[in-house]
Amino acid sequence: MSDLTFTSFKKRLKTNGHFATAPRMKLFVVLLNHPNLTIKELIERTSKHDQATAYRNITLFEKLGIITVTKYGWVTRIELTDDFHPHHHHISCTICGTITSLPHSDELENSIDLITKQSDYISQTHKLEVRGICPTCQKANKIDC
Amino acid sequence: MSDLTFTSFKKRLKTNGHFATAPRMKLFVVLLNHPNLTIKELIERTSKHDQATAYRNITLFEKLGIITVTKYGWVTRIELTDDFHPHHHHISCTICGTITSLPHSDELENSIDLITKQSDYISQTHKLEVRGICPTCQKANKIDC
DNA sequence: TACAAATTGCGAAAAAATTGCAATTTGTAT
DNA sequence: ATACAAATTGCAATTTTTTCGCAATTTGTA
Repeated sequence: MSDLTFTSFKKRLKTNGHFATAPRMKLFVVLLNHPNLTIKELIERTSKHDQATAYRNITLFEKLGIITVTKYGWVTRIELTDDFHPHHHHISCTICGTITSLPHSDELENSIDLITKQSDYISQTHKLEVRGICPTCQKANKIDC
Repeated sequence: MSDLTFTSFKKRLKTNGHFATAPRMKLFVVLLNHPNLTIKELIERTSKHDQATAYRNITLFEKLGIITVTKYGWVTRIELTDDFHPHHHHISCTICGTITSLPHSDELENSIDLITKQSDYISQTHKLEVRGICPTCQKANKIDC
């Protein structure tokens, strides 16, 4: 939404030697409005008839730290990184695939920082994924075959 | 390795109405010896000439909570769950893809439990993924294009 | 040992991701 | 504003990954 967000996005492209093209802007706008889409949904919403460009730009965005590519179960999802969307974690349902945000916890974030510092990596991002059964599926008492 | 591990594995299959077949045993043994393989490597090591069975059993194992399927960047990986491999988290390199285990932290685990309880899901598993730059790539001073 | 149900193994098909290349767009320097 | 080189798009074609159908085989139970 904010103008600053776009400026920051364009800047990241340019400082890395890439152009701020129309397809890239569109991809970014869709992600801002839907920060967690399956890759299929994302491609449908951006370039229905040219997956090639979508895939190329998704790959590029990932390299530039604009998005992350994740698999929840068998489904691939694209999310904006913390630089473009407030940092948070998810819990997802192993039965129906629903994804819900978890509340922020300083304690959790501190623990993660601490453990990360003990490695010899330079940390860039992190993500906690909790898997479980959502309230709806609990009630439905579904059994997987 | 331990006999108990196999018993527990077979039990999980049987109690859910599935057979302990040769391809499934092989899949499990390979996973015990290599608890974190790309799906490609896993299929190569188990049923080079019949991906179909591999995929079917990978899907089944996931449903039964024997493995998890994850995407690190653009690469799909298969891991044993905590039930069959000591619980731990990973940090992976955004440049070369190397994966390293993080040390255990009670503090971290407690924070995760706490935040999870605040949701209305029944938690089954969780996984923390840290992404960063590994020592080798730091030295190589590699730049992504 | 025999039987019903589950699973495999194979080829074929569908879906997802990548590639080559001519046409177009972009950023920069006039 | 205009022109140019480099980057990117859009399309079709390919490759890679995943799923499906079905006859033959294997498994658990009685």
